[in-house]
Amino acid sequence: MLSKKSQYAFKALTYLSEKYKEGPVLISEIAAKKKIPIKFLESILLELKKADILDSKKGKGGGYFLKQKPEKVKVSTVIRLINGPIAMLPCVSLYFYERCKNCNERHCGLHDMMIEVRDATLSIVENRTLKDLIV
Amino acid sequence: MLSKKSQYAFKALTYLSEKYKEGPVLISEIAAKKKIPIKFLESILLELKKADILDSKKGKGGGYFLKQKPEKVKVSTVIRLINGPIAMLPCVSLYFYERCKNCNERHCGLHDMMIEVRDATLSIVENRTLKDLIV
DNA sequence: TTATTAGTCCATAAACTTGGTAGGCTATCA
DNA sequence: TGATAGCCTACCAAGTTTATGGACTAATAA
Repeated sequence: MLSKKSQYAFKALTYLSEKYKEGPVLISEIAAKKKIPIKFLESILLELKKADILDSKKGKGGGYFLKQKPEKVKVSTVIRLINGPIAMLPCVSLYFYERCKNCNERHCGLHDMMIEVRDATLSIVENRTLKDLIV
Repeated sequence: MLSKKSQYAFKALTYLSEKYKEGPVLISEIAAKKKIPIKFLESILLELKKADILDSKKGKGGGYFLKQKPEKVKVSTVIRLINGPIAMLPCVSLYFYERCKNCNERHCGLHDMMIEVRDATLSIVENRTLKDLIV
């Protein structure tokens, strides 16, 4: 399951995608429109900024905005950043790989199945962007 | 990600699947062979028993064993029982559904995408059983 | 019937994660 | 220079995860 934080991130990013090229948007505006606790949202947006997905401007007329076009930001990138691994097991994760303890990957039915699940999921989230989240 | 508990459950179930029809297997044997903390394993097996996946026998010659044939136990059943929802969002979960707050499901790109992910995952885990985990 | 075996149940707890709050600091702009 | 708005650090309450310990109960064999 995606954490609430991830859901907030997607709501905020969707909102900012809709307002792409309308200039900076206030944290408080996003928080109010999307019903997200403002201080929590603040830390999420900062994290997205540090990951080069968002950029911000301080002072009057400031706020947050997408650093790239919505169609350039993959859903998988956001999930990995805010939520963590997409795979169901560390031993089949591409970006968060960890070796199985006491379990031979070459002879593990669970391992093989989870690779299938991972690839099925990736085939979707790697090919969708923030633009696809706007309806 | 699957919890450690889920991974332990699958390891134990795979072991019991391999020993299906060999009679009851000791908790301590499973714990030793699969390197699972014995008391933690104990509670997992009990949970699987209460869900009618396993059965047990007390006293000498006792232990745990599969209540049904390995090919009758779906992977999805075990995940839902030990790990929880398979879907990435409550609003697209079949067994753990919860309505989205402040978000219209009929006009939500994330919702639509997560249904795709859910179905892609289900197409695998609903069609695999414990038998498929044996290699 | 009694000793042994092995699962059951209950209580506790450390470690970690999640979701969130408070408040001062710093950059920007008019 | 003063108001605005993001940045940063610290903190925390609650819940979940991953266990551990010990008493209890059922089954079996001698």
